[in-house]
Amino acid sequence: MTPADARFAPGDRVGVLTAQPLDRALDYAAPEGGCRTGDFVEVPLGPRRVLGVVWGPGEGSFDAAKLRAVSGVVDVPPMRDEMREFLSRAAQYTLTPLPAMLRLATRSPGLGSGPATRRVYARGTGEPDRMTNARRRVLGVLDEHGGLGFTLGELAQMAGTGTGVVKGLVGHGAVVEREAPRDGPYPRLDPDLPGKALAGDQAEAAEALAEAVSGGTYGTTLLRGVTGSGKTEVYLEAVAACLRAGRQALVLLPEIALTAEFLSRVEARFGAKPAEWHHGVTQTERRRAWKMVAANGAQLIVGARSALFLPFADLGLVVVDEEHDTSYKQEDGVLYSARDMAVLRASICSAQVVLASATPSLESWANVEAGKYRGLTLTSRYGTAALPEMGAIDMRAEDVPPGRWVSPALAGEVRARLEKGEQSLLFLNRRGYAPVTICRACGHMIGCPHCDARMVEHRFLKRLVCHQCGESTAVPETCPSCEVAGKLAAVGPGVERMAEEAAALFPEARVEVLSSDMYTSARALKARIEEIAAGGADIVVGTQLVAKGHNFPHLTLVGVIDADLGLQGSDLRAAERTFQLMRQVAGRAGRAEKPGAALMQTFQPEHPVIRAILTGDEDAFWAAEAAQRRAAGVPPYGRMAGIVLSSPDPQAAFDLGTRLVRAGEPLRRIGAEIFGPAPAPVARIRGRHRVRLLVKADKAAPLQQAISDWLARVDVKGDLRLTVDIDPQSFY
DNA sequence: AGCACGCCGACT
DNA sequence: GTCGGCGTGCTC
Repeated sequence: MTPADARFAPGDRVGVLTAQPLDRALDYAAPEGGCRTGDFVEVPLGPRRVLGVVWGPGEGSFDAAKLRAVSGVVDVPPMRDEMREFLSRAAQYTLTPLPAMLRLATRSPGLGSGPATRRVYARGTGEPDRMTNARRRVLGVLDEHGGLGFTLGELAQMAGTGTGVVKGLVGHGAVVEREAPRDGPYPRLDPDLPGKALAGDQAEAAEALAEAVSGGTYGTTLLRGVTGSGKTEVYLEAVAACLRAGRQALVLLPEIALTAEFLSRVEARFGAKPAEWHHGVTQTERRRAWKMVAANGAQLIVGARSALFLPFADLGLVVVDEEHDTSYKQEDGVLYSARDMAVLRASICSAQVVLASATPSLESWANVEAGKYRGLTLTSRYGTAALPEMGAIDMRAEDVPPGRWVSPALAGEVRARLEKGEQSLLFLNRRGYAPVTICRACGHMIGCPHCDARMVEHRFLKRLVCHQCGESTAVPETCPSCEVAGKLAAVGPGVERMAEEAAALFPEARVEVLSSDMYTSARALKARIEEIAAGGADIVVGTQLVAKGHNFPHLTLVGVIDADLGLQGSDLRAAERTFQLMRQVAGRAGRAEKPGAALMQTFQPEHPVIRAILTGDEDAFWAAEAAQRRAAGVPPYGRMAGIVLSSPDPQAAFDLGTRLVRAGEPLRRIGAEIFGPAPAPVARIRGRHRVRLLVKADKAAPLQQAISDWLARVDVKGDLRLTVDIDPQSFY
């Protein structure tokens, strides 16, 4: 890294990194007044002006006569050394060009531009000549919480009146106009308010985390605890310790729908709401969050994975909640795992990481075993609530008519809950009505025209939808292949069809479907979940959406329609995923005073994964899974990378794969193996054919270096596209 | 990403 | 002859 604070005099050659899709920094002449490393600057690039960051001294080879000057330094706090180091190392790790990485750190709306102040209205000393109801409400709002003032719109809305009333009061001096900084600090959080009483292992874990955070050094802790064990309360104590130390904390959640509940818990614990950062937040609020994080005006951020790239002034703690969640690894312009990046970020700025989960990933479990992470386990559930009783329903012994999926055994249990006025959940991880539409005349299955995927019928939307690319068509009357009418049939179950079956089985029950595509906004979904949790349905039919941490206090039965679903295919992580998902879903039952039960319908009750879920012997499951992976030399005991080649022309993609294999010498030199080329897991998306290579190497091998040497030998041009995925999550 | 440069088909 | 298709390559 370039030394901190390097100053450049006007005209000096500096290297400026932009977020443009180049692969390196470009040289510029320092502007009038000079600049220093880390400054946000505007630079001319071709005909445009773009945002960049002074990365260090210029590299030097570019003709000095052609050098252009930095247009100006942007008025925001300079990027800190630790952020530059984080971006560099993250780029190296994920084999991403640095400019693409920088883009993640400059995603604030209107960075540097726009007015720095706004007009606010606060209580003045004067009194209006005549008091009206509307005026009284305006002054009431200001007297109650108007110390800093509100914008005109805010104030009028809060008082339930028009803006004219406010303007009128300004005329009388009862309200005054002021210019206030546009982006004010967030309300202070008070770590010393009394928290929820913690008992036994909760108190011990909270103590251990608080102590680690107060130490001010790097460390990672895996916090394991079943649903309802008080994980959130425990890590909020780590947040409290961080706030007491005067440092900032970041809590990552895998799902925006979970933030609302979390915000209220923070408010209950610390007396105010934290700052939010995710794509559901307005531009204005995001700009404020970005600036306040940099200016230390935000103590706690709750957000999505992209919050890792916020310009924290002094980050002391990162919590990754539901750390096993696969949505933490996703394409976001850059392919990175938020869990791994959180650990990297924290190690650079001497912060603590807490990975929280009821069902940790095998990676994290193995890191605890290897002594790299500390492990803390919460064993007891809050209050009297016990873990649900787990059971399997052997579908080979059940008499289920064709086109039906609820076994008599499960139906009996649901009926018993209905009679007691308790809720049941039927869990099926399949959106829509039916996964396959087949023609009974010719056997044709309706597929997506652009992807290698079946069109899924959504009766609710009255359409066939491709879950890969979103393509949708009206449900046809006649078969697109043989043109025979009225022979198309829905095959297999989706949640909508399950709801239909439940309604037929229990005509007196209120049946509700919870699936992401039934709601247009996270807010609407959240509202519906709350109604249901309050008792607004007798039977809930849901996809994995319901597995993610929502509270259903009246729920006492979870019926898993197809526990075998995730075990099909030969994905390395199939067993791990099924185990996690089943455990998470089972955790929905019996959270309040009533004991719960979880029943899984399966055709293979003797399968090791199903048995491990039933017995609840997690450590035995992880140990067995670990032994298998170690023997195979796969993650987390070996390293892997996926290379996906795509093109509209399948042959071109395949040929590039062959060329790459032939040029694989740099990989073989480090003892790595190359598998493929083979059709990628989804062989065609949006009209592009995809071919994949898999690279497998020893844990200690310098994989990234070898891959970049390797890829440098082959040129990829035209319609071909190549993406690298370090530590891929799924591979067949 | 933009934008310019450059080499092959149907127009005045 | 020229307008314009978008493949290729550059931006300090």
